[in-house]
Amino acid sequence: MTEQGRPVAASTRPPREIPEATVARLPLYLRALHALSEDALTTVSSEALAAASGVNSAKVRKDLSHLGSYGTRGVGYDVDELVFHITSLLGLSQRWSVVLVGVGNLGHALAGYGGFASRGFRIAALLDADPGRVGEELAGLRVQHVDQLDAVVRTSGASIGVIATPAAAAQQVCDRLVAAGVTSILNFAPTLLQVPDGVDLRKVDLAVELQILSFHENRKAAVPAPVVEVLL
Amino acid sequence: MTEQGRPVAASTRPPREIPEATVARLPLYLRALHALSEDALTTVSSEALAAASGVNSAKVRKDLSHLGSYGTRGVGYDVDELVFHITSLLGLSQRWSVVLVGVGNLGHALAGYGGFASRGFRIAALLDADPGRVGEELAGLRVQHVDQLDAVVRTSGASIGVIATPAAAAQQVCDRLVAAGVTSILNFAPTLLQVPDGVDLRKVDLAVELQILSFHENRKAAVPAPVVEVLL
DNA sequence: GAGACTTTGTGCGCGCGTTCACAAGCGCGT
DNA sequence: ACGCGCTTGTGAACGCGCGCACAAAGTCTC
Repeated sequence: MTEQGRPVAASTRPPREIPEATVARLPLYLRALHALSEDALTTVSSEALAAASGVNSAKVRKDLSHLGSYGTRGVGYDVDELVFHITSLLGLSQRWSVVLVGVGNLGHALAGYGGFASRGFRIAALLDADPGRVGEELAGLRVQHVDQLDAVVRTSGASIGVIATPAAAAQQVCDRLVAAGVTSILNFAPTLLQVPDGVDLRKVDLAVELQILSFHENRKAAVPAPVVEVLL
Repeated sequence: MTEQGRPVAASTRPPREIPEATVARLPLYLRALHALSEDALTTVSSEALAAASGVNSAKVRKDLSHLGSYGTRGVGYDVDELVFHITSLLGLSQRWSVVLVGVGNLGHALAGYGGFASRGFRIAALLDADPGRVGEELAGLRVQHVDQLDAVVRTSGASIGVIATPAAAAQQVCDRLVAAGVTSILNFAPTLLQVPDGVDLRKVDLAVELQILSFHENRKAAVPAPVVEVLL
Protein backbone atom coordinates (compact mmCIF):
# COMPACT_ATOMS: atom_id res chain seq x y z
CA MET A 1 0.00 0.00 0.00
CA THR A 2 2.91 2.35 0.76
CA GLU A 3 5.68 3.44 -1.55
CA GLN A 4 8.34 0.93 -2.32
CA GLY A 5 12.10 1.43 -2.63
CA ARG A 6 12.75 3.01 -6.00
CA PRO A 7 10.57 5.17 -8.23
CA VAL A 8 10.27 2.33 -10.76
CA ALA A 9 9.52 3.93 -14.07
CA ALA A 10 8.22 1.50 -16.68
CA SER A 11 6.61 -1.00 -14.35
CA THR A 12 3.13 0.45 -14.36
CA ARG A 13 2.14 -1.08 -17.63
CA PRO A 14 -0.20 -4.04 -17.09
CA PRO A 15 1.62 -6.04 -19.76
CA ARG A 16 -1.23 -7.70 -21.62
CA GLU A 17 -4.15 -10.02 -21.12
CA ILE A 18 -4.02 -11.76 -17.79
CA PRO A 19 -5.38 -15.32 -17.85
CA GLU A 20 -8.65 -15.71 -16.06
CA ALA A 21 -7.23 -18.51 -13.95
CA THR A 22 -4.54 -16.17 -12.76
CA VAL A 23 -7.02 -13.46 -11.91
CA ALA A 24 -8.93 -15.93 -9.78
CA ARG A 25 -5.81 -16.66 -7.76
CA LEU A 26 -4.65 -13.12 -7.22
CA PRO A 27 -7.08 -12.56 -4.33
CA LEU A 28 -5.67 -15.66 -2.67
CA TYR A 29 -2.16 -14.35 -2.99
CA LEU A 30 -3.28 -11.02 -1.68
CA ARG A 31 -4.79 -12.59 1.39
CA ALA A 32 -1.67 -14.62 2.06
CA LEU A 33 0.51 -11.58 1.55
CA HIS A 34 -1.47 -9.56 4.04
CA ALA A 35 -0.96 -12.29 6.57
CA LEU A 36 2.76 -12.35 5.86
CA SER A 37 2.89 -8.60 6.09
CA GLU A 38 1.38 -8.70 9.55
CA ASP A 39 4.11 -11.11 10.54
CA ALA A 40 6.54 -8.34 9.59
CA LEU A 41 8.03 -10.29 6.72
CA THR A 42 9.40 -8.09 3.98
CA THR A 43 10.13 -10.65 1.29
CA VAL A 44 8.56 -13.92 0.30
CA SER A 45 9.64 -16.69 -2.04
CA SER A 46 7.32 -18.21 -4.56
CA GLU A 47 7.60 -21.42 -2.59
CA ALA A 48 6.44 -19.80 0.63
CA LEU A 49 3.66 -17.87 -1.05
CA ALA A 50 2.56 -21.03 -2.78
CA ALA A 51 2.35 -22.90 0.50
CA ALA A 52 0.38 -20.09 2.08
CA SER A 53 -2.04 -19.92 -0.81
CA GLY A 54 -2.46 -23.61 -1.44
CA VAL A 55 -1.07 -23.64 -4.97
CA ASN A 56 1.99 -24.78 -6.83
CA SER A 57 5.11 -22.61 -6.68
CA ALA A 58 5.62 -22.67 -10.44
CA LYS A 59 2.07 -21.46 -10.82
CA VAL A 60 2.76 -18.62 -8.44
CA ARG A 61 5.78 -17.54 -10.42
CA LYS A 62 3.97 -17.73 -13.71
CA ASP A 63 1.00 -15.83 -12.31
CA LEU A 64 3.18 -13.08 -10.90
CA SER A 65 5.15 -12.88 -14.10
CA HIS A 66 1.96 -11.88 -15.84
CA LEU A 67 1.80 -8.67 -13.90
CA GLY A 68 5.42 -7.78 -14.56
CA SER A 69 8.63 -8.94 -13.02
CA TYR A 70 8.64 -7.80 -9.47
CA GLY A 71 10.79 -10.56 -8.03
CA THR A 72 14.48 -10.69 -7.29
CA ARG A 73 16.28 -13.91 -8.10
CA GLY A 74 17.91 -15.41 -5.13
CA VAL A 75 15.68 -13.41 -2.80
CA GLY A 76 12.02 -13.57 -3.68
CA TYR A 77 9.32 -10.98 -3.93
CA ASP A 78 8.98 -7.84 -1.89
CA VAL A 79 5.79 -8.28 0.09
CA ASP A 80 4.69 -4.69 0.13
CA GLU A 81 5.47 -4.25 -3.53
CA LEU A 82 3.44 -7.30 -4.46
CA VAL A 83 0.56 -6.19 -2.30
CA PHE A 84 0.64 -2.82 -3.97
CA HIS A 85 0.67 -4.18 -7.48
CA ILE A 86 -1.96 -6.85 -6.98
CA THR A 87 -4.17 -4.40 -5.13
CA SER A 88 -3.89 -1.94 -7.93
CA LEU A 89 -4.40 -4.53 -10.65
CA LEU A 90 -7.51 -5.86 -8.98
CA GLY A 91 -8.79 -2.33 -8.71
CA LEU A 92 -8.88 -2.50 -4.93
CA SER A 93 -7.06 0.78 -4.45
CA GLN A 94 -10.38 2.44 -5.02
CA ARG A 95 -13.59 1.81 -3.17
CA TRP A 96 -16.30 0.22 -5.23
CA SER A 97 -19.88 0.90 -4.37
CA VAL A 98 -22.04 -2.17 -4.25
CA VAL A 99 -25.79 -2.34 -4.38
CA LEU A 100 -27.31 -5.34 -2.63
CA VAL A 101 -30.75 -6.46 -3.72
CA GLY A 102 -32.63 -8.94 -1.58
CA VAL A 103 -32.41 -8.70 2.17
CA GLY A 104 -33.62 -12.14 3.15
CA ASN A 105 -31.52 -14.62 5.03
CA LEU A 106 -28.62 -14.45 2.66
CA GLY A 107 -28.87 -10.74 2.10
CA HIS A 108 -28.67 -10.14 5.83
CA ALA A 109 -25.56 -12.26 5.99
CA LEU A 110 -23.95 -10.49 3.09
CA ALA A 111 -24.78 -7.07 4.48
CA GLY A 112 -23.12 -8.03 7.73
CA TYR A 113 -20.17 -9.74 6.15
CA GLY A 114 -16.97 -7.98 7.13
CA GLY A 115 -14.98 -9.38 4.25
CA PHE A 116 -16.52 -6.91 1.86
CA ALA A 117 -15.64 -3.71 3.61
CA SER A 118 -12.16 -4.93 4.40
CA ARG A 119 -11.28 -5.17 0.73
CA GLY A 120 -12.53 -1.88 -0.50
CA PHE A 121 -16.15 -2.67 -1.14
CA ARG A 122 -18.73 -0.32 0.24
CA ILE A 123 -22.33 -1.29 0.36
CA ALA A 124 -24.08 1.72 -1.05
CA ALA A 125 -27.62 0.54 -0.58
CA LEU A 126 -29.84 -2.33 0.49
CA LEU A 127 -32.96 -2.96 -1.53
CA ASP A 128 -35.87 -5.32 -1.18
CA ALA A 129 -39.24 -5.76 -2.80
CA ASP A 130 -41.02 -6.67 0.43
CA PRO A 131 -42.61 -3.54 1.93
CA GLY A 132 -42.33 -5.22 5.32
CA ARG A 133 -38.58 -5.09 5.09
CA VAL A 134 -38.30 -1.56 3.78
CA GLY A 135 -37.14 0.78 6.49
CA GLU A 136 -35.38 -1.89 8.45
CA GLU A 137 -31.99 -0.83 9.73
CA LEU A 138 -29.16 -3.16 8.82
CA ALA A 139 -25.41 -2.74 8.88
CA GLY A 140 -25.88 0.97 9.33
CA LEU A 141 -28.14 1.27 6.33
CA ARG A 142 -31.84 1.58 5.90
CA VAL A 143 -33.44 -0.93 3.55
CA GLN A 144 -35.07 0.81 0.60
CA HIS A 145 -37.69 -0.38 -1.77
CA VAL A 146 -36.48 -1.95 -4.98
CA ASP A 147 -38.32 0.72 -6.95
CA GLN A 148 -35.55 3.04 -5.82
CA LEU A 149 -33.04 0.87 -7.63
CA ASP A 150 -32.44 3.11 -10.57
CA ALA A 151 -32.12 6.24 -8.49
CA VAL A 152 -29.88 4.57 -5.94
CA VAL A 153 -27.51 3.18 -8.53
CA ARG A 154 -27.18 6.47 -10.31
CA THR A 155 -26.66 8.64 -7.26
CA SER A 156 -24.22 6.24 -5.64
CA GLY A 157 -22.37 5.56 -8.85
CA ALA A 158 -22.39 1.89 -8.02
CA SER A 159 -21.13 -0.36 -10.79
CA ILE A 160 -21.42 -3.65 -8.93
CA GLY A 161 -24.67 -5.31 -8.00
CA VAL A 162 -25.29 -8.30 -5.77
CA ILE A 163 -28.45 -10.30 -6.24
CA ALA A 164 -29.68 -12.23 -3.23
CA THR A 165 -33.32 -12.46 -4.16
CA PRO A 166 -35.45 -15.54 -4.78
CA ALA A 167 -34.82 -17.13 -8.15
CA ALA A 168 -38.09 -15.90 -9.60
CA ALA A 169 -37.20 -12.26 -9.12
CA ALA A 170 -33.56 -12.47 -10.09
CA GLN A 171 -33.78 -11.84 -13.82
CA GLN A 172 -35.99 -8.84 -13.40
CA VAL A 173 -33.68 -7.37 -10.78
CA CYS A 174 -30.76 -8.13 -13.03
CA ASP A 175 -32.32 -6.29 -15.92
CA ARG A 176 -33.01 -3.31 -13.75
CA LEU A 177 -29.48 -3.24 -12.46
CA VAL A 178 -28.08 -3.36 -15.97
CA ALA A 179 -30.47 -0.68 -17.13
CA ALA A 180 -29.34 1.52 -14.28
CA GLY A 181 -25.73 1.20 -15.32
CA VAL A 182 -24.36 -1.67 -13.25
CA THR A 183 -21.72 -3.55 -15.22
CA SER A 184 -20.78 -6.34 -12.82
CA ILE A 185 -23.18 -8.65 -11.09
CA LEU A 186 -22.70 -11.27 -8.43
CA ASN A 187 -25.67 -13.61 -8.42
CA PHE A 188 -26.63 -15.77 -5.46
CA ALA A 189 -30.05 -16.72 -6.79
CA PRO A 190 -30.23 -20.28 -8.08
CA THR A 191 -31.14 -19.40 -11.62
CA LEU A 192 -29.58 -18.63 -14.96
CA LEU A 193 -29.27 -14.94 -15.68
CA GLN A 194 -29.05 -13.31 -19.09
CA VAL A 195 -26.92 -10.22 -19.33
CA PRO A 196 -25.90 -8.18 -22.36
CA ASP A 197 -22.32 -8.07 -23.59
CA GLY A 198 -20.07 -5.91 -21.52
CA VAL A 199 -21.67 -6.91 -18.25
CA ASP A 200 -19.74 -9.36 -16.11
CA LEU A 201 -21.67 -11.99 -14.29
CA ARG A 202 -20.47 -14.34 -11.61
CA LYS A 203 -22.56 -16.87 -9.83
CA VAL A 204 -22.40 -18.45 -6.41
CA ASP A 205 -24.69 -21.39 -6.01
CA LEU A 206 -24.76 -22.99 -2.60
CA ALA A 207 -27.00 -25.86 -3.55
CA VAL A 208 -24.76 -26.80 -6.45
CA GLU A 209 -21.74 -26.94 -4.18
CA LEU A 210 -23.49 -29.32 -1.85
CA GLN A 211 -24.63 -31.49 -4.72
CA ILE A 212 -21.10 -31.80 -6.00
CA LEU A 213 -20.02 -32.91 -2.56
CA SER A 214 -22.90 -35.31 -2.49
CA PHE A 215 -21.72 -36.88 -5.72
CA HIS A 216 -18.29 -37.60 -4.31
CA GLU A 217 -19.76 -38.77 -1.04
CA ASN A 218 -21.95 -41.11 -3.00
CA ARG A 219 -18.96 -42.42 -4.87
CA LYS A 220 -17.00 -43.00 -1.71
CA ALA A 221 -19.88 -44.99 -0.30
CA ALA A 222 -20.46 -46.93 -3.49
CA VAL A 223 -16.98 -48.05 -4.50
CA PRO A 224 -15.84 -49.94 -1.41
CA ALA A 225 -19.22 -51.68 -1.20
CA PRO A 226 -20.76 -51.55 -4.67
CA VAL A 227 -24.36 -51.51 -3.61
CA VAL A 228 -25.68 -49.49 -6.48
CA GLU A 229 -28.20 -51.86 -7.95
CA VAL A 230 -30.43 -51.68 -4.87
CA LEU A 231 -32.25 -48.81 -6.49
CA LEU A 232 -33.84 -50.93 -9.20
CA MET B 1 -38.27 -40.59 -10.43
CA THR B 2 -40.66 -43.31 -11.58
CA GLU B 3 -39.99 -46.42 -13.57
CA GLN B 4 -39.17 -45.99 -17.21
CA GLY B 5 -40.33 -47.97 -20.20
CA ARG B 6 -38.42 -51.20 -20.28
CA PRO B 7 -36.62 -53.08 -17.54
CA VAL B 8 -33.26 -51.98 -18.99
CA ALA B 9 -30.71 -54.43 -17.76
CA ALA B 10 -27.19 -53.12 -18.18
CA SER B 11 -27.96 -49.45 -17.85
CA THR B 12 -27.45 -49.14 -14.11
CA ARG B 13 -23.69 -49.26 -14.39
CA PRO B 14 -22.24 -45.78 -13.92
CA PRO B 15 -19.91 -46.43 -16.82
CA ARG B 16 -16.60 -45.07 -15.61
CA GLU B 17 -14.99 -41.95 -14.24
CA ILE B 18 -17.14 -38.91 -14.78
CA PRO B 19 -15.16 -35.75 -15.51
CA GLU B 20 -15.24 -33.23 -12.70
CA ALA B 21 -16.42 -30.53 -15.08
CA THR B 22 -19.39 -32.68 -15.97
CA VAL B 23 -20.24 -33.32 -12.33
CA ALA B 24 -20.28 -29.60 -11.72
CA ARG B 25 -22.86 -29.14 -14.46
CA LEU B 26 -25.17 -31.98 -13.50
CA PRO B 27 -26.87 -29.94 -10.78
CA LEU B 28 -27.59 -27.25 -13.35
CA TYR B 29 -29.19 -29.74 -15.67
CA LEU B 30 -31.17 -31.13 -12.80
CA ARG B 31 -32.52 -27.73 -11.94
CA ALA B 32 -33.46 -27.05 -15.54
CA LEU B 33 -35.07 -30.45 -15.84
CA HIS B 34 -37.20 -29.89 -12.78
CA ALA B 35 -38.43 -26.68 -14.31
CA LEU B 36 -39.24 -28.43 -17.57
CA SER B 37 -40.95 -31.18 -15.68
CA GLU B 38 -43.23 -28.67 -14.01
CA ASP B 39 -44.13 -27.37 -17.42
CA ALA B 40 -45.36 -30.88 -18.16
CA LEU B 41 -42.76 -31.53 -20.83
CA THR B 42 -41.85 -35.18 -21.20
CA THR B 43 -38.89 -34.97 -23.52
CA VAL B 44 -36.19 -32.41 -24.05
CA SER B 45 -33.55 -32.00 -26.71
CA SER B 46 -29.94 -31.29 -25.90
CA GLU B 47 -30.43 -27.94 -27.54
CA ALA B 48 -33.32 -27.01 -25.27
CA LEU B 49 -31.62 -28.30 -22.16
CA ALA B 50 -28.50 -26.40 -23.12
CA ALA B 51 -30.42 -23.18 -23.46
CA ALA B 52 -32.12 -23.73 -20.11
CA SER B 53 -28.83 -24.45 -18.37
CA GLY B 54 -26.71 -21.84 -20.02
CA VAL B 55 -24.27 -24.20 -21.70
CA ASN B 56 -23.42 -25.51 -25.14
CA SER B 57 -25.58 -28.26 -26.62
CA ALA B 58 -22.61 -30.41 -27.60
CA LYS B 59 -21.42 -30.18 -24.02
CA VAL B 60 -24.81 -31.31 -22.79
CA ARG B 61 -24.74 -34.35 -25.04
CA LYS B 62 -21.22 -35.28 -24.05
CA ASP B 63 -22.01 -34.80 -20.40
CA LEU B 64 -25.12 -36.95 -20.59
CA SER B 65 -23.30 -39.59 -22.59
CA HIS B 66 -21.00 -40.04 -19.60
CA LEU B 67 -23.83 -41.35 -17.53
CA GLY B 68 -25.04 -43.77 -20.18
CA SER B 69 -27.08 -43.31 -23.29
CA TYR B 70 -30.52 -42.27 -22.23
CA GLY B 71 -31.38 -40.25 -25.28
CA THR B 72 -33.42 -41.17 -28.33
CA ARG B 73 -32.16 -39.91 -31.65
CA GLY B 74 -34.65 -37.77 -33.43
CA VAL B 75 -36.54 -37.16 -30.18
CA GLY B 76 -34.34 -36.14 -27.32
CA TYR B 77 -34.11 -37.19 -23.71
CA ASP B 78 -36.93 -38.34 -21.49
CA VAL B 79 -37.16 -35.72 -18.78
CA ASP B 80 -38.22 -38.00 -15.95
CA GLU B 81 -35.64 -40.57 -16.87
CA LEU B 82 -32.87 -38.00 -16.90
CA VAL B 83 -34.01 -36.58 -13.58
CA PHE B 84 -33.97 -40.05 -12.11
CA HIS B 85 -30.49 -40.90 -13.33
CA ILE B 86 -28.89 -37.61 -12.44
CA THR B 87 -30.54 -37.62 -9.04
CA SER B 88 -29.28 -41.07 -8.37
CA LEU B 89 -25.80 -40.38 -9.67
CA LEU B 90 -25.48 -37.29 -7.53
CA GLY B 91 -26.58 -39.30 -4.55
CA LEU B 92 -29.64 -37.15 -4.05
CA SER B 93 -32.01 -40.06 -3.78
CA GLN B 94 -30.93 -40.35 -0.18
CA ARG B 95 -30.97 -37.66 2.45
CA TRP B 96 -27.56 -36.50 3.58
CA SER B 97 -27.14 -35.17 7.07
CA VAL B 98 -25.19 -31.95 7.26
CA VAL B 99 -23.54 -30.43 10.30
CA LEU B 100 -23.23 -26.67 10.23
CA VAL B 101 -20.54 -25.07 12.35
CA GLY B 102 -20.62 -21.34 12.94
CA VAL B 103 -23.93 -19.59 13.40
CA GLY B 104 -22.90 -16.02 12.74
CA ASN B 105 -24.33 -13.95 9.93
CA LEU B 106 -23.57 -16.46 7.25
CA GLY B 107 -24.45 -19.47 9.36
CA HIS B 108 -27.87 -18.00 10.03
CA ALA B 109 -28.42 -17.53 6.34
CA LEU B 110 -27.31 -21.03 5.53
CA ALA B 111 -29.47 -22.54 8.23
CA GLY B 112 -32.47 -20.75 6.81
CA TYR B 113 -31.64 -21.43 3.20
CA GLY B 114 -34.37 -23.47 1.61
CA GLY B 115 -32.20 -24.71 -1.20
CA PHE B 116 -30.61 -27.26 1.05
CA ALA B 117 -33.64 -29.11 2.22
CA SER B 118 -35.19 -29.08 -1.22
CA ARG B 119 -32.40 -31.20 -2.63
CA GLY B 120 -32.16 -33.87 0.00
CA PHE B 121 -29.91 -32.20 2.52
CA ARG B 122 -30.95 -32.22 6.12
CA ILE B 123 -29.26 -30.01 8.63
CA ALA B 124 -28.58 -32.36 11.51
CA ALA B 125 -27.11 -29.86 13.91
CA LEU B 126 -26.01 -26.29 14.39
CA LEU B 127 -22.86 -25.69 16.36
CA ASP B 128 -21.09 -22.59 17.60
CA ALA B 129 -18.23 -21.79 19.93
CA ASP B 130 -19.88 -18.73 21.40
CA PRO B 131 -21.74 -19.66 24.62
CA GLY B 132 -24.00 -16.71 24.00
CA ARG B 133 -25.33 -18.38 20.88
CA VAL B 134 -25.73 -21.84 22.35
CA GLY B 135 -29.35 -22.61 23.03
CA GLU B 136 -30.65 -20.22 20.43
CA GLU B 137 -33.44 -21.63 18.32
CA LEU B 138 -32.88 -21.47 14.59
CA ALA B 139 -34.58 -23.19 11.68
CA GLY B 140 -36.21 -25.57 14.13
CA LEU B 141 -32.94 -26.56 15.74
CA ARG B 142 -31.24 -25.58 18.94
CA VAL B 143 -27.68 -24.32 18.58
CA GLN B 144 -25.27 -26.57 20.45
CA HIS B 145 -21.79 -25.92 21.68
CA VAL B 146 -18.99 -26.91 19.36
CA ASP B 147 -17.66 -29.26 22.02
CA GLN B 148 -20.58 -31.48 21.11
CA LEU B 149 -19.22 -31.79 17.60
CA ASP B 150 -17.87 -35.27 17.86
CA ALA B 151 -20.96 -36.64 19.54
CA VAL B 152 -23.31 -34.89 17.16
CA VAL B 153 -21.55 -36.14 14.06
CA ARG B 154 -21.47 -39.69 15.30
CA THR B 155 -25.06 -39.90 16.43
CA SER B 156 -26.43 -38.17 13.35
CA GLY B 157 -24.22 -40.10 10.99
CA ALA B 158 -23.48 -36.88 9.18
CA SER B 159 -20.79 -37.14 6.54
CA ILE B 160 -20.95 -33.56 5.30
CA GLY B 161 -19.79 -30.56 7.26
CA VAL B 162 -20.25 -26.90 6.51
CA ILE B 163 -17.84 -24.41 8.03
CA ALA B 164 -19.12 -20.87 8.45
CA THR B 165 -16.83 -19.80 11.26
CA PRO B 166 -14.30 -16.97 11.31
CA ALA B 167 -11.12 -17.80 9.45
CA ALA B 168 -9.11 -18.24 12.62
CA ALA B 169 -11.25 -21.09 13.87
CA ALA B 170 -11.80 -22.85 10.59
CA GLN B 171 -8.84 -25.22 10.55
CA GLN B 172 -9.50 -26.41 14.06
CA VAL B 173 -13.15 -27.02 13.29
CA CYS B 174 -12.15 -28.77 10.12
CA ASP B 175 -9.80 -31.09 12.00
CA ARG B 176 -12.53 -31.91 14.47
CA LEU B 177 -15.01 -32.65 11.72
CA VAL B 178 -12.58 -34.96 10.00
CA ALA B 179 -11.72 -36.68 13.25
CA ALA B 180 -15.39 -37.27 13.89
CA GLY B 181 -15.81 -38.96 10.53
CA VAL B 182 -16.95 -36.23 8.18
CA THR B 183 -15.62 -36.88 4.69
CA SER B 184 -16.90 -33.86 2.77
CA ILE B 185 -16.51 -30.26 3.81
CA LEU B 186 -17.88 -27.06 2.39
CA ASN B 187 -15.84 -24.14 3.61
CA PHE B 188 -17.08 -20.57 3.70
CA ALA B 189 -14.28 -19.26 5.87
CA PRO B 190 -11.76 -17.19 3.95
CA THR B 191 -8.79 -19.37 4.68
CA LEU B 192 -6.88 -22.30 3.31
CA LEU B 193 -7.85 -25.61 4.90
CA GLN B 194 -5.74 -28.74 5.09
CA VAL B 195 -7.57 -32.03 4.91
CA PRO B 196 -6.24 -35.58 4.70
CA ASP B 197 -6.65 -37.70 1.60
CA GLY B 198 -10.11 -39.10 1.16
CA VAL B 199 -11.80 -35.98 2.44
CA ASP B 200 -13.40 -33.75 -0.16
CA LEU B 201 -13.14 -30.05 0.32
CA ARG B 202 -14.91 -27.31 -1.55
CA LYS B 203 -14.60 -23.63 -0.91
CA VAL B 204 -16.91 -20.69 -1.37
CA ASP B 205 -15.20 -17.37 -0.98
CA LEU B 206 -17.43 -14.35 -1.25
CA ALA B 207 -14.65 -11.82 -1.05
CA VAL B 208 -12.73 -13.50 -3.83
CA GLU B 209 -15.74 -13.38 -6.10
CA LEU B 210 -16.10 -9.67 -5.58
CA GLN B 211 -12.42 -9.09 -6.19
CA ILE B 212 -12.60 -10.91 -9.49
CA LEU B 213 -15.48 -8.69 -10.49
CA SER B 214 -13.49 -5.72 -9.34
CA PHE B 215 -10.64 -6.72 -11.64
CA HIS B 216 -12.87 -6.77 -14.67
CA GLU B 217 -14.59 -3.60 -13.61
CA ASN B 218 -11.20 -2.00 -13.32
CA ARG B 219 -10.28 -3.19 -16.77
CA LYS B 220 -13.45 -1.85 -18.27
CA ALA B 221 -12.77 1.52 -16.73
CA ALA B 222 -9.13 1.52 -17.75
CA VAL B 223 -9.22 0.44 -21.35
CA PRO B 224 -11.54 3.04 -22.88
CA ALA B 225 -9.73 5.79 -21.02
CA PRO B 226 -6.24 4.49 -20.15
CA VAL B 227 -5.80 6.48 -16.98
CA VAL B 228 -3.71 3.96 -15.13
CA GLU B 229 -0.58 5.96 -14.43
CA VAL B 230 -2.43 8.34 -12.13
CA LEU B 231 -1.52 6.10 -9.26
CA LEU B 232 2.19 6.88 -9.32
C1' DG C 1 36.54 -11.24 -6.35
C1' DA C 2 35.10 -15.81 -7.24
C1' DG C 3 32.39 -19.59 -6.43
C1' DA C 4 28.44 -21.68 -4.23
C1' DC C 5 23.79 -21.19 -3.23
C1' DT C 6 19.21 -19.51 -3.79
C1' DT C 7 15.30 -18.22 -6.38
C1' DT C 8 13.10 -16.26 -10.38
C1' DG C 9 11.32 -16.53 -15.05
C1' DT C 10 10.02 -19.46 -18.79
C1' DG C 11 10.25 -23.05 -22.63
C1' DC C 12 8.11 -27.24 -23.25
C1' DG C 13 5.24 -31.30 -23.09
C1' DC C 14 1.03 -33.12 -21.37
C1' DG C 15 -3.70 -33.76 -20.19
C1' DC C 16 -8.33 -31.99 -19.68
C1' DG C 17 -12.16 -29.77 -21.44
C1' DT C 18 -14.54 -27.44 -25.19
C1' DT C 19 -16.28 -27.26 -29.72
C1' DC C 20 -17.08 -28.58 -34.46
C1' DA C 21 -18.86 -31.53 -37.56
C1' DC C 22 -20.84 -35.64 -39.08
C1' DA C 23 -22.39 -40.37 -39.31
C1' DA C 24 -25.66 -43.39 -37.11
C1' DG C 25 -30.20 -43.96 -35.51
C1' DC C 26 -35.07 -43.09 -34.70
C1' DG C 27 -39.82 -41.50 -35.75
C1' DC C 28 -43.22 -39.76 -38.72
C1' DG C 29 -45.67 -38.86 -42.83
C1' DT C 30 -46.98 -40.42 -47.10
C1' DA D 1 -42.40 -49.67 -47.04
C1' DC D 2 -39.58 -46.01 -47.77
C1' DG D 3 -37.48 -41.76 -47.46
C1' DC D 4 -37.07 -37.34 -45.04
C1' DG D 5 -35.97 -34.69 -41.21
C1' DC D 6 -34.55 -34.37 -36.63
C1' DT D 7 -31.43 -35.41 -32.82
C1' DT D 8 -28.08 -38.11 -30.53
C1' DG D 9 -23.47 -39.80 -29.77
C1' DT D 10 -18.67 -39.31 -30.75
C1' DG D 11 -14.18 -38.77 -33.41
C1' DA D 12 -10.99 -35.27 -33.96
C1' DA D 13 -8.88 -30.74 -33.66
C1' DC D 14 -8.00 -27.07 -30.75
C1' DG D 15 -6.79 -24.23 -26.89
C1' DC D 16 -5.93 -23.41 -22.13
C1' DG D 17 -3.81 -24.26 -18.07
C1' DC D 18 -0.67 -27.04 -15.20
C1' DG D 19 3.73 -28.47 -13.73
C1' DC D 20 8.43 -29.99 -14.66
C1' DA D 21 12.88 -28.72 -15.21
C1' DC D 22 16.45 -25.65 -16.22
C1' DA D 23 19.00 -21.55 -17.54
C1' DA D 24 19.57 -16.82 -16.04
C1' DA D 25 20.41 -13.74 -12.43
C1' DG D 26 21.06 -12.13 -8.15
C1' DT D 27 22.96 -12.70 -3.09
C1' DC D 28 26.06 -14.32 0.34
C1' DT D 29 30.37 -16.17 2.13
C1' DC D 30 35.06 -16.39 2.46
